[in-house]
Amino acid sequence: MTVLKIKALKGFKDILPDEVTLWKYVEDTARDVFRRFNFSEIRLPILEQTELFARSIGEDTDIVEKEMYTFVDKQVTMRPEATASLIRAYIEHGLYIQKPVQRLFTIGPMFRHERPQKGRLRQFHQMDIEILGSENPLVDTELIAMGAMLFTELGISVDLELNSLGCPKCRPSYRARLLAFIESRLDALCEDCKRRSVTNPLRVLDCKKSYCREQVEEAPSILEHLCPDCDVHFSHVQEGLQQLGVEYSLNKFMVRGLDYYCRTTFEFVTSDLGAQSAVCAGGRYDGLIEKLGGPKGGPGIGFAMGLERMVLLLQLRENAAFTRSDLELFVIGLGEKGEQLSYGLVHEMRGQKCRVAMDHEGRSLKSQMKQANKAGAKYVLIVGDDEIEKGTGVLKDMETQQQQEVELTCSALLEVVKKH
RNA sequence: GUGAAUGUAGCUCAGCUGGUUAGAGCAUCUGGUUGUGACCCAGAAGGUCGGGAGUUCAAAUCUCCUCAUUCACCCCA
Repeated sequence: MTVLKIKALKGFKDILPDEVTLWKYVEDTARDVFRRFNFSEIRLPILEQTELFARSIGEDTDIVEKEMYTFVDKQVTMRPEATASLIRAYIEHGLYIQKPVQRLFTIGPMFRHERPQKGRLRQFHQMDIEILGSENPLVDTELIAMGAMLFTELGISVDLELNSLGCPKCRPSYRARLLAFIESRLDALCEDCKRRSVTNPLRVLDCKKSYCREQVEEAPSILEHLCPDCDVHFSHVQEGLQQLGVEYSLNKFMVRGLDYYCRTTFEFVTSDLGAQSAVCAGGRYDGLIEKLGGPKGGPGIGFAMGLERMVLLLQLRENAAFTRSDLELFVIGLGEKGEQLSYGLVHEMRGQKCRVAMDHEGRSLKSQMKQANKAGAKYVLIVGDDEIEKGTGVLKDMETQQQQEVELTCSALLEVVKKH
């Protein structure tokens, strides 16, 4: 009888043990960097009220319109991003009262029902970093510089692009100006851009078609139409980056897919990931906190990094610097007695923080030596009838090939094995 | 939602214009005289050629349908 094979869902992937070492490397490095910048980790639920995302991300965005995993009958949704949940928790627990400026990060899976492709899955993972409660441009700079530092420490080379989106004071008039420009060139633009000119004119700036880009090259730049406050803020951000020695380039075409962004926006981009260029993207979202029921005018800034994309970039480099934690000892018990004695010994040593393995399939000595070698064991202990008789086992150093007799007790073995 | 490409062993792939029991490398397992890994050698195991119809004396190979995967568009981390 053939049993129907059950496969993982489209866009959902298993991360196999070999790859997990890479993921852990990224996560551990990130946690270390974040801690140095005095960020605290927060863990959030994956399921939230649908309303939360509708209000924060925006009803008219693609994400909310057609990409969310929603349990319609229960009015709950699997989070498509983390910022909304994080702010919800910040408000719900009054974190802004305990400490006016909160620095938080979270790591975990997000869900969007999109067509999968390179660097894009339906369940994907992000690290989300936010500073809530400060509108000081130094905070923007510090956050961006931290991102840059993380990439440097991971050995991933990316470019930083920077822009400002203005605020509710200056954006509307810029938007009108841009719209007028687009309408004057409408005939030269692609179908998508014609549609975008109605739904979201800023997106036209982002089009990848070369003939659209040519047209857009002459479009008015938001950077030249910022209100005085935004203008000053943005210059401070740039000065800060220069002071900290963070290289960046201005990209006046950079826009955001989520409604809540304003002022500073940035992306760390790469050309090594096919169509997916953004490895990390974020920006300021003053006003979002208030919109979700938090303190009036509560400012915030944050960014999200795509873990899959970072792992992909790391794999591209192919330097096998990520060795897994090897075994310290592999115990080979020969014969019934040998196996029995080994079994207890192994357990005892594990209790003493020793990484030990043994085979339970009764295989030949040679076969077990092979196993030990493959597992990367530093030492192998052989326990057969002769050894039990004498009370000492043969301990072999797999690297030097030297063998010595060691008393068959946990403490005697630990003394040699843990010497390194 | 749209378009294109690809589905042969656990993995990476051969298999030309249809023709006997479908191959290789890696990985796995067992051996290569007493109880010793990596290298080497020998052998074993592993596949309803994604699935279903059709054409044919004959289909992994040709046609159609279907499913899946991948890449790209859209959008985004």
